[in-house]
Amino acid sequence: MSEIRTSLSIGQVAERTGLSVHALRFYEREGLFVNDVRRGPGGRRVYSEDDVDWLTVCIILRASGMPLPALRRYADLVREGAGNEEERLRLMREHYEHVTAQIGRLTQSLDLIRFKVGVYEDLVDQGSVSARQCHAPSLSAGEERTPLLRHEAVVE
Amino acid sequence: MSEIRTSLSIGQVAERTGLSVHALRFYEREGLFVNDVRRGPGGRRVYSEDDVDWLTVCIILRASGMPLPALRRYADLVREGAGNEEERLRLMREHYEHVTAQIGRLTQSLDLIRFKVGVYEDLVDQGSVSARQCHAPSLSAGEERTPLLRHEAVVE
DNA sequence: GGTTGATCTAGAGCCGAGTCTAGTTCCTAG
DNA sequence: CTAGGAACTAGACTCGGCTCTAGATCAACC
Repeated sequence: MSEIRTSLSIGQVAERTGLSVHALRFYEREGLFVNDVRRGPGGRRVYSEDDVDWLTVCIILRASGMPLPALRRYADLVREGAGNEEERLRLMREHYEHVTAQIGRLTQSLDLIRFKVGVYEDLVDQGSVSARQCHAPSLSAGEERTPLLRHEAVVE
Repeated sequence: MSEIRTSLSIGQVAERTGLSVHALRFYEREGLFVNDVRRGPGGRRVYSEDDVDWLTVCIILRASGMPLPALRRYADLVREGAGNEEERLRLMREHYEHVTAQIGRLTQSLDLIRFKVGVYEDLVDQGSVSARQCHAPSLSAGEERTPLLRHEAVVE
């Protein structure tokens, strides 16, 4: 029934997850683990595959901007066991909203960025042609900046 | 030819942009303005609409994760005037890549988050039915956590 | 002339999320 | 027995990006 579970050192877990050993200890201090990290002889941390699985979830939640306190809250709920699924659901939904909102903001920003890339592509293309005809570009220094700034603010 | 340009106090700019007056002074110290902020009588900052336009761009770039040093670099290039469009283009393209990568990561994370929301929705639905039949849910405490963790790691 | 309230400067403080250090202990190999 | 490398703890440090404070100045109104 109880399989031989692979047990991993902190170094191995670090390698596998991409977290630093420092970060792993830090996460532990912060109470982000669902199961207390076991200790081997000499007081060394022994991690299970489950720990790595959980860390994988943590990493994804962190990567999507969940702050440590929320992550700790979530770990607390899971540690507590069945019966608090409503709250876990709330927490996850809230995070879901955050992430979609963030994607929305980034996507909006991308409009401006794309626009700017376009502007500079055009300018560079023009420049590479007119540069071999005349050292001064076709627009004066005064003209150069203002129209750019004028358009810059127009995001939509 | 030269229109009467509206000039704004730091407070007005703060209100308009959503940045704090502190942040505005901080941005100035950091060299993020393209045009030196003018000073009125008594040494008070006087902003133009152009400044606000530029700040709007800054805010969008910041919101999309551009770090202050990059933003400063960009401001430097624009301040320098025409002739460095290739570098501006590089900078913007680089940022474009960062933002799309970030959107990608977030979208991926969303898979897990959506999955979890689904799991907890199901559990809550089940629970609200069986809860009025039996205080203990249909799965034992031991069973409860492990399958969740097992699935948790499966992102794809 | 006195009181608000906005602004000024220089610099200190804060928060989140780790990272790094010092000094020690432990395991393994030669 | 010794050297090397990995791990241990507690706590200091870093970094980015502001935010806040103190103490002074200034403009406007009663």
